[in-house]
Amino acid sequence: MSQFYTQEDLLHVAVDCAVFGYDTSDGQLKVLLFKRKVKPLSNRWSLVGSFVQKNEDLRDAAIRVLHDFTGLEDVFLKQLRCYGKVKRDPGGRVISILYWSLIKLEEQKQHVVNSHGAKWYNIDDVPKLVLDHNDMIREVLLKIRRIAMTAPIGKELLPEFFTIPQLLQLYQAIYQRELDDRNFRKKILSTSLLIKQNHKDKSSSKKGAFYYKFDHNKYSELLDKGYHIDF
Amino acid sequence: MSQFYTQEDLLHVAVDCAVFGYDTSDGQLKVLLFKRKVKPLSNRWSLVGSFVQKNEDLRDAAIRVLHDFTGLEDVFLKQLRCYGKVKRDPGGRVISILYWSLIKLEEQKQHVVNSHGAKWYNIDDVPKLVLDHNDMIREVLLKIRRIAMTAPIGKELLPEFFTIPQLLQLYQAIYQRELDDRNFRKKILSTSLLIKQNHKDKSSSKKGAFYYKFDHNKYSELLDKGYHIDF
DNA sequence: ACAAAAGTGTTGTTCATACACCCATGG
DNA sequence: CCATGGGTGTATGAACAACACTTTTGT
Repeated sequence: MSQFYTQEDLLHVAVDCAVFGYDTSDGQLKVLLFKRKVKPLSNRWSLVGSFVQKNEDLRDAAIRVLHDFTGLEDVFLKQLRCYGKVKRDPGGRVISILYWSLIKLEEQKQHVVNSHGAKWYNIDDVPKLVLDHNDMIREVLLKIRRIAMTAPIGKELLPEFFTIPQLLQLYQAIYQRELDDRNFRKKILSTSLLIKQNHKDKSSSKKGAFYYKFDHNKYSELLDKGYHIDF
Repeated sequence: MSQFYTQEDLLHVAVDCAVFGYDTSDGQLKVLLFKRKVKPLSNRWSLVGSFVQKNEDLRDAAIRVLHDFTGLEDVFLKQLRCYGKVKRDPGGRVISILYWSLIKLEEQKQHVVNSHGAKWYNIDDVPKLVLDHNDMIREVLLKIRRIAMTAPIGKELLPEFFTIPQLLQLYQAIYQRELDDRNFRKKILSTSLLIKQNHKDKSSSKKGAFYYKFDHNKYSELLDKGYHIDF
């Protein structure tokens, strides 16, 4: 494989993905787990992941995992960091690069998820996972909380059309506390990144709440103008 | 090596360290570079780094590199992220975990640095480096800029006793622009993390500037009380 | 008519920015 | 006495937090 390097410094390298979805029907933020297939600790709950192939970029490995387990492509996907303690995996020396992803639950292919025995767990109801995977989820959640106030993550987790109360509920699920609805609405709308629709969602109230959708053009402009988010 | 995993998924794993120091005498932020020893691209400027050993934690590998090249221990050291493009290194498939470090220049062992042919480069004077190392430096600098306003990084880069003008100069080197000295002083002192000494540094003015030192106890208290910085 | 959720404004506080003069001292 | 860098205060606008009532409409 390598013309120059020796074989001495070879390690197992894996990617793990903390995949988050938001269920608008029960207002819960969820994470995708499956029963690990590889020994040791096989059949125990785990983040979805895979070994990285020799000819595969790290990010591509994460994309492959995501596609394998959800049927989705072109998802929001970021690297968090690398976990590399010698004894983190009792089966051998494996370093793992943690990616995190936000997806729209209604776009996943349910049969793909089912075919792997994967399941969505509410984030405050995650069982004990293999290795350091509980730490991983906690760290990603901290990251999400840090950026959610400045990054438009709603567009990754909600359907194309959504209401402000839904968005508020999502943020409350992320921060696991109540937010002031007036201040929230003000702040969100002041970004001018939401386009009000003229139909309403009447499923959760008699008055009905106006739908909005995300203004992708305006967001691109912002990014072009140098607005930067440090994910 | 592994009882359970197959040999198919083995890759080269390295750590690279972006080591920053601040020179109070010329007011420049500097990064430590050396001429890469390993083929290909040997003898070209590079971040300091090494392969990770099989029985070595990632962080320990970074600590080892830092110790090897500077003679220092117990330094400020954080992981940034992992670089893993297939073709990033023409010599073979190598993924690299980037660490960054802030050190006090006057504490390094100069003969250790010299013995590796390592050199300090001003950050706006970095030559073309091997692989993606220029990107790495740029990303670390962005990270430092993001956190410098909320994290007390002066204590990592300056000597035990330092003056406010020195600290200001450091921050100006980091942001590569002028900062308002009155606002800076106000903000820095409002943290109550600096203890004023009653001797002065007269080396750069006739009036002399009071020395301060960092209040480690108060800082620990803050951290205990839940104050959190997302490095 | 009423229950239930959607929607709306004002005020006080805190924080970042902009800006100009006096102070202490060595030469 | 004067040149040099050290040190100080105030005013303004922006962003955030706290807080209560009116609107709509299906039943």
